[in-house]
This record gives sequence, structure tokens and C-alpha cells, in this order.
Amino acid sequence: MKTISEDEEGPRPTPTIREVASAAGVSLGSVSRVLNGHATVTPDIRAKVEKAVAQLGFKPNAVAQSMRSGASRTVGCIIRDINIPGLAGFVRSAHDVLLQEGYALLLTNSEGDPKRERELISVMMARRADALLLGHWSEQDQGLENTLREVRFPVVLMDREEPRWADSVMVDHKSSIRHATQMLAQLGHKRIALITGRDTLYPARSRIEGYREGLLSANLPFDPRLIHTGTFEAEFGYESISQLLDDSDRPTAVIAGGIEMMPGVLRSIRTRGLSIPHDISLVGTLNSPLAEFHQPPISVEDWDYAKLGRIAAKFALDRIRGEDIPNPRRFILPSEIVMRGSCAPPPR
Amino acid sequence: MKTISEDEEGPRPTPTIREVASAAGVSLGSVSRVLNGHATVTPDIRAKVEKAVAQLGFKPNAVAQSMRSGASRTVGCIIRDINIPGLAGFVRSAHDVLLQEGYALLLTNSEGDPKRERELISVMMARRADALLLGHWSEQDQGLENTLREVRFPVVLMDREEPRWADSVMVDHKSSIRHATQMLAQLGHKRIALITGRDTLYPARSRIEGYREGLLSANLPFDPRLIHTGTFEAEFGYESISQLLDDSDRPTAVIAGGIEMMPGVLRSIRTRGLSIPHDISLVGTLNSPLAEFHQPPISVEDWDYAKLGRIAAKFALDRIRGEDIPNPRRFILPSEIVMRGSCAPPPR
DNA sequence: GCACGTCAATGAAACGTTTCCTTGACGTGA
DNA sequence: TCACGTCAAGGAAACGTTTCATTGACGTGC
Repeated sequence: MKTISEDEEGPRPTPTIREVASAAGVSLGSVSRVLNGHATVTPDIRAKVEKAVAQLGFKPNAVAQSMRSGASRTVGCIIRDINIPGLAGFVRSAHDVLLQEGYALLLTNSEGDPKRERELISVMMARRADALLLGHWSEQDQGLENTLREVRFPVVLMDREEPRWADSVMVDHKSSIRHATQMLAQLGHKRIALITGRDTLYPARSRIEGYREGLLSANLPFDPRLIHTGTFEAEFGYESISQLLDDSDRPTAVIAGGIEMMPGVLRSIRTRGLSIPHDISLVGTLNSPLAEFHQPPISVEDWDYAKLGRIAAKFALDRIRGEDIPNPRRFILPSEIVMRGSCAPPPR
Repeated sequence: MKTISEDEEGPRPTPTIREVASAAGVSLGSVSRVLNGHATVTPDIRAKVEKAVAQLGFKPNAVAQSMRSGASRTVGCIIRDINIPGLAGFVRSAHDVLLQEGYALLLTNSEGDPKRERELISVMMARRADALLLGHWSEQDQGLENTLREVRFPVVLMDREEPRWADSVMVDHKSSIRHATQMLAQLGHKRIALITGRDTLYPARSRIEGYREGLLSANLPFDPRLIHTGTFEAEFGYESISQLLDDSDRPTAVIAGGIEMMPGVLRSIRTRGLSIPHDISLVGTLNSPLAEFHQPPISVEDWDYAKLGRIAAKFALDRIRGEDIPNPRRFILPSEIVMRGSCAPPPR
């Protein structure tokens, strides 16, 4: 028995259910049943327990609950970087849905490092996450796929399509980029370039597909020199468009398919003293104050990251609850092209 | 004893330390010692255990570890909205530091709802977080303060100064806004307006202080009609600056001290057909692609959120480790004014 | 009046670790 | 040779819950 002396240092540890029981003069089990709102409990007992709980300031220990129940009521989230525009919106809305159901969100950034990515998955396993929201960095990393296979919790992918056996919420980049390509063609552009990430990732792959379909439907030739794939980042955008613009036979329109790309692209165009849209038409990725308030405003491929987050969370919850969904589920979120002043007919 | 039959459905639960022990033919305690790298363990035993661990694919159960050790190795983070520009940078770098030390980050958004804020603190208590990073919504909410007092873990405030007994990492808005005010005065502005959040929050309070100091040092009168306090958001920025601009005696310069304010401010200025900086000079908050690529580029108060996050995490870790720091610690991060084309002498 | 069914409360067991006490083996020094 | 010290391994207890089998009280129907 622990002696609690007045002069003991620091606050004494939070009371346990056991202390509540003895304070209320009832059994351990009864306290538990009251706390969990079980049916078979007398008003009398309920009152006693509630009084003791309030008096002692008892807070249930979620760790012990997890321990006993085997469910941590925690959902992991591994993304490259919460700091990437838009991702915060995804995380926020996923968090909202999860919180409402009593789940907490364990957020981690892989920073695009495959090794770290696997470590983080390990962390999620060790912490017995109940599900994982994952936007991984390469869809062709066999090691990652193997790790994922060993995982004990459902996985929901974010804008990824591999591994196929996992649920996924994806953005329909293909349709919107097809659309953008067609619109540019309709304005009279013949040389339309596409800059996007490496095709080991779904968003890049699907943009490339859409681009090719768009060219095809507009009867424009496909020129592989007009596709640049690398990363989704500003620096790559800068390098890439600079190279395109410095070519003697430069494109008259560019689709920049990378969320973080815009500043790099704009910088390059400005440095060269070119004007949007007179010299070059531009379609960016993801709406932002920058796109909206730029002069001229920039056309973008845009989608609702918040909705994506909500649905990802819902997918995860469904799996956690063991609803029997035999096949992997995919949700394809439409994305749209917001046409703005950055697109015009090509220079004659 | 549980029978594991071949045809049993689903993957069998992850092995426990006990199974590892029996597989390796050693005792429970020895396995634990090997796993935790204790000194007193024979190479022979170590080898056996490691082999068994590898064979069974054993992963330690962090929940059980927390249960036993009383430390969850989890740090909570409550902010208004991860989606607010800059905050993601704070979270990211805090996460980095914590992860490196084996801590996970439990992220939540209060959405500026005091009730929800308190619930979230409750969540952190229940989950036995080891520390809390908190950017709360009102520094004058007595209920919140009381709740915080009952908390069993150290609290590190983010850009807040109340309650005083907690550690805090803050941005030196006062100096930079004083500086901005002085610079505008130097350009010849006599009527400089300040728009910022409610003064129940430190960032607004300190900006107002800096503004007043700046006016004073420039020998400009303080006109209360030129201070608008409300929220840090675009809509308030819009309303607020609209009102200022529509006044017959309108200001010639505006400092918009709110992270999310810029789009609203710009919209209003544009709607009125005014030109920056000829009709009105503008200083915004927090650097962004928008500020940088706007025509003209917009001057801003800017600071390093990543650094703030790192230091907040470090503060938390220090407290967790019980380093005996008797008094609350404050870190004041300098912020700077980036002067750009949006500031010029006032119209004559 | 007795047996039985119902229902609420009790108390023990279990979840997977870590820690600490105990045991046993071995070596050393008197 | 014996006593003792050292060291590694074993095993039990404990962390705070939930759950489940058990107990006991009470009422009902025969």
C-alpha cells in the first residue's frame, strides 16, 4: 500500500479505476461498466461512481485501454511533408473525421526518403496503429511493398495506385490534364509541354496519360522532348522549363504538373523576360493565392484535398470496423481545370 | 493454451516477447534485456534471441511498453488548423526533432473552438501524452487555464505568452512591426493603419505594441481609428481594409498583421481600382510565393517557423527528461521585415 | 415453501511489457 | 575445502483497464 504523505513532492499520479472503486465503495467491474455506459447498472451505483470520478478527477488511461482492448484508436499518417501545399488540407479533414470517431492521428513525414518511410511504417506497427494513411514515395519499391504486406492494419493510399491490394483515394489527374491539353490545342497551340514528377508515382503517370490522350484527340503529334519528368518541386520546375524555353523550337504552352513547381516556373519565365500568356501559356497545379492573384491569374488543375482526406479517413474507419469489403476500394476524385488569363492563343 | 491450426483464418497476431522467449529457449527477462540492449547478457543468449526475433518477425508492442513504463513517448500538438500557412512548417520541424528522439506527434486541430480545445487537452491527458505543444485560441479563457493547470505533462506554448508558468516559443512581432512602422514613416507616410487579430492573443498584442512604439519614435500621432483588430483571416482583412479605404481620410499605408489575411486585403484593393504602391503601401505577414511573385512584390513580416518548431520540440524534450529548469523558459524568435516594391512614398 | 430464473455486482484473469528479486553456477581467496 | 562474492538467467509482480465466470439476492411460478 502506498503512503501518501502531505509533504510528498509533486502532484500525485492520476487516480486509477481501482481508487475510484474504493472511493465509491463499489467493485472494479462496476466502475468500468459505468464508464463504458453498460446497460446493467443501477442508478444508485452509477451515481456513486460518477461522484467519485468527479471528486478524484479521474481520467481513463487510454494506454491501458488500448492494452486491454488491443485497439490503439490511433490512425497513422505517413506523407512526404506536411508542409507541401494542400497536404495540410488533406490531413486536417482526415483528422476531423477520425477525431469525431474517437481516433487520434499520428502524423509523420517521410521526407521522400524510402528508408525513413520504412522506419515510419515500423513505428506505426510498434505503436499498433489501427490503420494507416499513406502517400508513399515510390510505387516501385519492392522493399516497401514487402514491408506493407507484413503490416497488421488496413492501409489507405493517398493519390497512389500501388500496391493494388490496398484501398486508395486518388485524384483524376488524367482527365483534367487531358482536358487542359485539349483546351490549349483549341486555342491553337501545337507545341504543348508537360513537366511533372517521376513516373514511378501515380500522379505523374496519370498526368502523362492524360496529356497523351489530349494530344491524340487534338491530332497533335507526340514529341517526347516536350515531356519532362523529375520531381514535383520548384527547382525541377525551374530547370525543366528553362531548358524548354531555351530551345530553338520552344513550346508555346506548358502544363506544370507539380504541386510545388509554380514558383520555379514563374521565376524562369520572368528571368527570360517572357510574358504570360503572350509568349507562353501556362497551366499550373493546385489552386492557391499565388495562382489567383498573379498577373495574369494562372490556370490550374485543382482538386478538393479536404474531400480526399475525409474519404481516406472514412475508408480507414470502415476497414477498422471490419465491414466486410472483400476487394480493395478506390475512390477517384475528379479534378478540374480552372481556366484563367495565363492561357491564350500562341504568338503568331 | 491457444491452438494455432493451419486453417485458422487471417494472419495470426504478432508474436509477443513470451513467444520469442520460448522459441529461443530462454526466459522472458532475457529477451527483454536483449531487446533493450542491457549490458549483462551473454553473446550466446543474445544470438538466440535475435534469431528468434527475426524468425518470428517480432515487433515490440509500444502500447505495452507505455503501459509498463508510464511514458507514452508521444507529444501532443494542438493548433488551430494545420492548414494555416506556416504552421505546417512548425509542425514539420517539431516532428523531425521528436521523431529523432523516439517520440511520435499526435496532431490535432482545435479550429479555434474553445470547447474543442479543452476536449483535445482531455484527449491528450487520456492518452498520457508526455508533453504538449499548444497554440491556443484565447489567452484570456479562464476555463482553459484551469484545465491546463490540471495537466500532468509539460506544456510548450507556440506564439503565446499566457499562461506565464508554461514554457513558450514566441515570435518578436513587436520589433518587426515597430520597424515596419518606422520604415513607412520614413517614406513619408503619416497615416499608417494596422489590421491584426484580437488582442486576446499575443501576436496581435505585440504587433499593436510595436506599431505604437513605431509611431511614437517617428513622432506620428496615434489614431485609434487606424487600428482594426478582429481575426487573422482573409475575410476580416477584406472587411477591415475596405472600411479603411472607403474613409474620406484614408491611410496611405497598411500593415496587415494576419497570416491568412493577404488574399482578402489584395481583393479589396483591386476591387477599388487602387494601385500598390502608388495609392497605398502594403506590408503583409509571412513570406509566401504570393508575396514574392505579386506585382509589385509585397513587403512582409517574416520569420522562421521551422526554427520555432525545433525549439518548441527541444523545450518539450528537456522537460520530459526532467532537466531541472525551475522557471518557465521563453524563446523569442526574431522576425524581420522584408522590404519590397509594395512600399513607396505616399501619393502627394 | 421450494426450486429455479433473472439480474446486478464482484473479483479474478488477461493484455505485453519491464523490473526486480531470487536462484544457481562459477571463481576466488583464505 | 569452504565461504563468499559476482554475474547471468529465471520468474513473478506490476502497470490500468475490460471481460467473463461466479456469487448472491430477489422474485416468481408451481
